[in-house]
Amino acid sequence: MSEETGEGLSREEYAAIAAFRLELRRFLAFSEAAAGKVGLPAQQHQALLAIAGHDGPPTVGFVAEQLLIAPQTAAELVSRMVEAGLLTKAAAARDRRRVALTPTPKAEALLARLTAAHLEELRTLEPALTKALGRMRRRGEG
Amino acid sequence: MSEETGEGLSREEYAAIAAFRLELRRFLAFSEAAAGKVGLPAQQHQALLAIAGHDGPPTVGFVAEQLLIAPQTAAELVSRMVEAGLLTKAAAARDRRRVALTPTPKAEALLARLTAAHLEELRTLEPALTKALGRMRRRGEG
DNA sequence: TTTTAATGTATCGTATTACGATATATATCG
DNA sequence: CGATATATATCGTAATACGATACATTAAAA
Repeated sequence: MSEETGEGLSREEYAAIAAFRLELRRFLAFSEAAAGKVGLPAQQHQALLAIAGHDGPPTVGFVAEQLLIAPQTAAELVSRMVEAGLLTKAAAARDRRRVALTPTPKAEALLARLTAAHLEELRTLEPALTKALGRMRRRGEG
Repeated sequence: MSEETGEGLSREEYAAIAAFRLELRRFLAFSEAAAGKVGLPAQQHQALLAIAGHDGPPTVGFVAEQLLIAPQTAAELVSRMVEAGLLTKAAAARDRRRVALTPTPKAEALLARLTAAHLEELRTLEPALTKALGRMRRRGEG
């Protein structure tokens, strides 16, 4: 019975949040492992997913926005992906500072496989995630 | 059945999954920024949360399990946290290989503040997360 | 008990990668 | 046109996760 410094959060509350974060980690760990199995670092998988979900070839800056990383970091990521034969770059006609990104057939095949696996795994994990989320929902003034 | 031909997924499906992952990233980015504001790396925040949610002082191995990291990594993380004045270590009486971890008052105060901020942010993000999750579940059941 | 194997934690070297600072090309504004 | 903003790229650095390994302790085998 530790009397806290006025904040008053119970062990159960921490446990509920910790459980939610663990579920998130499990999903992310699954995703990283699945990507690794087909030879992709997690960030490259996420970049492919963002690009494939975009309408038309997006830019390096778009990847940075979607992945919440700095522009230089996105440039480096894209560079690695081109080297790995996953993307092709083309200077955009309208604004030649921009670089339009297109996935290679190899990348599209990998992404399709990965996505199928993810949808299946999400069907498994979704109940636990939703449950953990809901458990936290009504916490407020302890 | 899992019959796949590598091209059966639509742009909209990728976009739905990408949107879900972006929501996850937003939450994780918020969490990392919030921790950073009180001087904590994200992993140290997660470790504190897991420890505070546990019934009684847990071990280094427990931290590894909850954070899905290797035992050496947890040992290093805990070592940094002790150095930062966030945890104290004590050899467990029953099994002296084990190290029992106890948060310092300073750590408890930081965690209470962080948790309050997280609960509030989660109340904001939870609808988008749930919505994105549900959208994918429908797509997963083709 | 003595020997051997398993477990929990710790240390070291290495690899990955994100970022700040900076550079370059292109675009836009006054 | 010149000044400035934007998009991408490069380089050096820092953080940290892991494999390999070591050590202490406990458990199992003999």
